[in-house]
Amino acid sequence: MAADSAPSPLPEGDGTSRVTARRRKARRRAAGVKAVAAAAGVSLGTVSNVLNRPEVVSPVTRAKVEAAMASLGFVRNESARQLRAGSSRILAYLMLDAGNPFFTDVAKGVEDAAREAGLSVFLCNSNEDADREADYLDLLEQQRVQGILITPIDQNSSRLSKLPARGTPVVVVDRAIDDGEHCSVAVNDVLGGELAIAHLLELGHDRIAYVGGPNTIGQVLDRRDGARRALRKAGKPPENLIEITTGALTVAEGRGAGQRLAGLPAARRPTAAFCANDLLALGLLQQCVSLGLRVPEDLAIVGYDDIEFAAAAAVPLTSVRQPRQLLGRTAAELLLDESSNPDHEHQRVTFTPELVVRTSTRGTL
Amino acid sequence: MAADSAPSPLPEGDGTSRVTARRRKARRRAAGVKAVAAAAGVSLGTVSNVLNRPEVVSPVTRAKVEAAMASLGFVRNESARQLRAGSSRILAYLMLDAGNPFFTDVAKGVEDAAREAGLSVFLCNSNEDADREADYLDLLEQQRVQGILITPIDQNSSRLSKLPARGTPVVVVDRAIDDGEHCSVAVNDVLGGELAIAHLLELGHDRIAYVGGPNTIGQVLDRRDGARRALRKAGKPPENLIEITTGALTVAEGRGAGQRLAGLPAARRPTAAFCANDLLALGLLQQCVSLGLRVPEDLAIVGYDDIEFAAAAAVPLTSVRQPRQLLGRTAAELLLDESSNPDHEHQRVTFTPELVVRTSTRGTL
DNA sequence: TCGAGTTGCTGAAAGGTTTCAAGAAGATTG
DNA sequence: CAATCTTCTTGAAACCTTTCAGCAACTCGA
Repeated sequence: MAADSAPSPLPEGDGTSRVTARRRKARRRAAGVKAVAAAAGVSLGTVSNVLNRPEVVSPVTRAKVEAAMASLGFVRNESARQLRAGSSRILAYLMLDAGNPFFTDVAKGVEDAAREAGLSVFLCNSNEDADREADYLDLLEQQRVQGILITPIDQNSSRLSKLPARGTPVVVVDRAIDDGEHCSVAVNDVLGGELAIAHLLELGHDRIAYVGGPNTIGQVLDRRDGARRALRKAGKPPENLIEITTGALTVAEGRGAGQRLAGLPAARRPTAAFCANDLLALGLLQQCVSLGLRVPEDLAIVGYDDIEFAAAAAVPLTSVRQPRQLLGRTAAELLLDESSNPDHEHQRVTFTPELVVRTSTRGTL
Repeated sequence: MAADSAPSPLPEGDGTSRVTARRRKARRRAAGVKAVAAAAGVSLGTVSNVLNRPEVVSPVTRAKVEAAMASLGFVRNESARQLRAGSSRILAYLMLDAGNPFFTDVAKGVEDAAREAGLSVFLCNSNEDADREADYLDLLEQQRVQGILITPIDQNSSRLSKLPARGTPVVVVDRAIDDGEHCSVAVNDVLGGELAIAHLLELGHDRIAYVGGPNTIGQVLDRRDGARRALRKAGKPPENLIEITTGALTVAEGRGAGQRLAGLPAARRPTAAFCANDLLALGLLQQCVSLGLRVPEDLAIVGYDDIEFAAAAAVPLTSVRQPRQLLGRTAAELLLDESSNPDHEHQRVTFTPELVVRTSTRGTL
């Protein structure tokens, strides 16, 4: 297996090369509407009309202006447009972790809906880091984007609730929230956790672990609560749930959890693990398999999200499926409504998750 | 297994719910520097100084201004700032496919480098769609971002070469380009293809398939060329390579290719497949396994990128590894240099890929 | 006490676009 | 032919910030 050391960018023995070309930049000041107007022999207002209301300009004038634009390489200055017109054509989705396919699928739904409405989407990645989240929120507010979609790290952040009052609509994605300030679109995570554990209980498991963290993330807590509730319903004390808290919802953390689990003596080791998301589950699975545990015989695993890779895993993963794209699309539609409909009322939409059973719990019957 | 039908957002029998709250928005016009100046009893210039050069303002005045800002909920208008100051604090990375972990890893490198320089990154997703790519390029140019990092669909697009001349620096990521207009950061894809095929030849394979497409994507072509070159070096005619062209570099297309491959009579079926990326490889793998082919006994598979999921696959995937984060970081650094260093010279940086051998070709020896 | 240097603040101008009331030219009607 | 409509075009004002030359007040040394 290859070494993990990073290739160097310098022209070294490993074949990496760096080729330099000499060529100076010649950045001249861009031509504006004024220059276009002069070149086309019309007024500023007419150029603006060509840009914004072409139908009111006579075809011949329009052609002259368009020719002038092309020959000068005119590029509209969006800052100036936005400053004057007061409106932005941009939506932002601030993701919790761009490396998690769950969120990129949500983003796809957002983009589809935005595109249909003629808007563009900027994606931002907080990477589960509260500072970065805060920085991006400030930036987006300063940019006066049309609205912000966010899967927050901490949905109680005061920053979040201040935004709508100051004029930037915010829709919370993948979290239910009920402060009257935002719309939210979520999946019932408590129910999801319940489904997962009920399934494991039905298969006869008794020593069950819950792998997830950090506990600042709402999804992690809700899914755990669902797990506990399932135990309670089955007449078992919820304290029976063996909790393994991770530092993030990543494959690497999942591998770490696998290390810990596999290290336990077989008699105390759980016979099943429910992970707060598929990344953790995949990492856990990979580590356990490589340490010689059989899945599901020695350890059954349930993931969460049902990302595309779950089905392609070493042992196809049982997982709790969420309507990812629909989540994003619905959120974007709510945001659009909020920013265009004066009678908008905040909504809290909750979808229902669904258990997808595969080999990692059922075996290959 | 669960049905694929999308849950409905309406309050129906499936438990999905939609809760409405009545509450009207009260969007007042935001307070500007002028209002802050009036409230603090100072001039506009002083407020601006507090914002941009706090050290030149006396502590007592600064405190007054900051208090006024806080009480009025002042949010700087970035459009106006940028219009006047002429500079943006934003970098954009226009990705080929945000759903591909390879690109989100590259994005991580970009963000790290940008953050160190005090800039923010907006991610855009062309999703292998030329129209979307064009739209985003227009938008970003109009926004006057500091610079654009892009993994293009077609690196010969005239749009791409026009941007730098008009003042927006562009760095091409994951493609080598030599038109004197951009920096580029790439990995030697021809070599990568060669490594993959050389490995398969060494294992004794003779009927080898190349799975990739569409052929407008440079990476797809280079890797294929590398594959052919390896065959030539081994004294075999490059036409021996069985080409399966896909419509995109996705898991779904990989499954489609698997369907086609598995349908062939065993005597004509390739004994090994080299896929243009790991998503294709994972899809291919999943489909072949579910159709009863054994990997690597019936079909050996080599992927490309070595994304995190490759190692966790049904059969751990042999893959060609690229320095993903370093790619992004280097690109961002080149972009920063271009936009700040008047003596900048365009560079073409090429990294060297590395074969990572796992079970999907080697078996479990 | 005077002059020079420092420190802190001011106010007008500028940046590129959109908007809008109003004007010009041409077409239509009675 | 005059009056009324239409259709296009105009030019100034406004959007909010940053910049910068200049001014006022103070400090310090001789």
